[in-house]
Amino acid sequence: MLDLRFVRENPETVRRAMRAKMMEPDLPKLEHLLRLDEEHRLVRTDLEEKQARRNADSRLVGEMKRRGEDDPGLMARLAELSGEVKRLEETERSLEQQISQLMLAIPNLPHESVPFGASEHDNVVDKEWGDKPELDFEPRPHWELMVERGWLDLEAGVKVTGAGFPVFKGAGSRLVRALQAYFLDRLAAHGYEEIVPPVLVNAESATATGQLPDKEGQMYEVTGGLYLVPTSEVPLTNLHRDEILDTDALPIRYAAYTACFRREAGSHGKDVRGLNRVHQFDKVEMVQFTRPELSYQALDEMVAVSESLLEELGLPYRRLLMCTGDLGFTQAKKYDLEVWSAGQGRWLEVSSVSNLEAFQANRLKTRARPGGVNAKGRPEPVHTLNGSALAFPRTIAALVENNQRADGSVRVPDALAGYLGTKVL
RNA sequence: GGAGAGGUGCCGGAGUGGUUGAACGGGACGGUCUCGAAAACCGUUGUGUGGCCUUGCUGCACCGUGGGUUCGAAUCCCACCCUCUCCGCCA
Repeated sequence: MLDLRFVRENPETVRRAMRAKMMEPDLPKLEHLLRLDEEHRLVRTDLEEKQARRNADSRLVGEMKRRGEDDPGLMARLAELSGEVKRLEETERSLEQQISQLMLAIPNLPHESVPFGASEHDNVVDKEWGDKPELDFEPRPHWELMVERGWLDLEAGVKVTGAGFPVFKGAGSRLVRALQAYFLDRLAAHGYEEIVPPVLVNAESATATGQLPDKEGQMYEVTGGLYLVPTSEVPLTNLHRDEILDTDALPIRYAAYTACFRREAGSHGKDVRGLNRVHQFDKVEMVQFTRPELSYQALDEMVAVSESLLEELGLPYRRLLMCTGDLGFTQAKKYDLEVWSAGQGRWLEVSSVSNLEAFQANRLKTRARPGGVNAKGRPEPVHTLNGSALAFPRTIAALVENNQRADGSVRVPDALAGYLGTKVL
C-alpha cells in the first residue's frame, strides 16, 4: 500500500494513477478515504487530549491514595472522563479499520516511464530477439508432439486431478528437472540465494504481497485458512515481513523453484490448449529487496537475466513494456517476455518482471537502516521486485515446438544438453 | 491425537495494579584511553502515529491478539492465536 501521508498530501497524483490504471470506478473509495482520514485525525486529537488528562489525573489519584486522602469529586470527574475516552476510542478504532480497509483498495502508482494505455493492446514491444525458426515441414503444436512422444499426458492429469493439471512423463519429466537445475544455477551465478520455501502460505502473507483481498479467487484455499502459492514471490517476499533490514546488506536476492497454483477462473478458447494455460505449473522465481534509489537499476538487471536465459536456450522472444492499464494493482513498472511458439505461430508469455517500489514493502512492514534492526536512526523504505526466470510449461512448449524435426525428435539447446545428458530427445 | 510449559525491547531476562517505554545483563553505536586494536570506563540505543514556532520539542498508542474489570492494567479476569517440551502416530 501507499503511505497514507502521501495519499493525503497528493490526492491528485493518486487520482491520476487510478485513472491510468483504469480504476475510475474505484475513485469514490479514494474520496471516502480522504474524508475518513480527515475525520480520524480530528477524533484522534480530541481523544489524545482527553487521554492525556486522564493519565495525569489518575496519577494524582495514586498520590492521593498513598497519602490516605480522598476526593469524591475528582473521582467522579475521572469516571466520566474515562467513559468519554472509551467511547472516543471505539470511534477511533472503527475509523482506523475503515481507513486501512480502504487503503488496500488504493493501487500503486505507475512509474513515469510507463506508457499510458487502456489494455494489453497498448503494451509496447520494445525489443525483439532471435529469428523465428524456418522449418521445411508443418511444425506441430506441443500438445500433439509431446503427447505422441509420451512426454506429456493431459488425460492422465484430468483423471488424477482435473483439467489444467498436466502430467509430465519420461523425457518430458527430465526436461522439467533439467530446466530447474539450469535456471537455478544461472541465477546463483547472478548472486541469487537459492531458497526452498513453503508452498502454502497464510492470509497475512497473501495480503502483504497483494494477493488478498482482491485476487482471492485466483488462489486455491486449503483447510486451515492457508493458500497454495500462485507464485513463489509470495513466500520469498514474506521472508522479511515485519523486519528492519540492514541497508548495507542490500540488495538481497532470492531465487526459488516451486510449483505454482492458479485457479484462473475465466479461461477461454484455444489459448488454453496443452501447456498454454494450466492450474499447476513450475516456475523459478527471483525476488529482490533493494534501496529505493537502485530499484530501477535492479529491474533492468532482472529483465536482462531472464532474457539471457531465453537467449542461451536459443528461443526467439520479444519484450513488452506494459502500459498503465495492464499493470497489476501492486506494480509500478512491468516487463513481460514472450517467447515465439513455432507450432502455434504465436507469442507465449514466459516471464513477468516487476518493480513494486515501496508498495509491497509497506504492506510487509519491511524497512531498512544502516546497521540493521539493532542500529540507531530512522528506518528507511525499501523496494521489492520480482520476476520469473522462467515459467516452465510455455518455455517447454516453445523449446519443443521450435526445435522439432520432421521425424518428431527434438534438438536440445547446448545450454541444456549437459543437464539432459543428450543433444536430441 | 494426549499431557504440560510459555509468549515482554535487537537478544537473554526481571517486572507487589499507580512517573515502567519498561530493572539487570549482552549486543550495537558514539566517546575517553591507544601508534592501532582489545580490555576498561562514560554516554546513547524500540516502533507507530498525531501536533507544533518541524533538522528539534511534545502528546498518544503499543509488553502474542481481542474483549472485560478499574480513576488507573505489562501486571487481575475471559476468549482466541502462536511457540516450545514430553508421549503417541508418521515420513
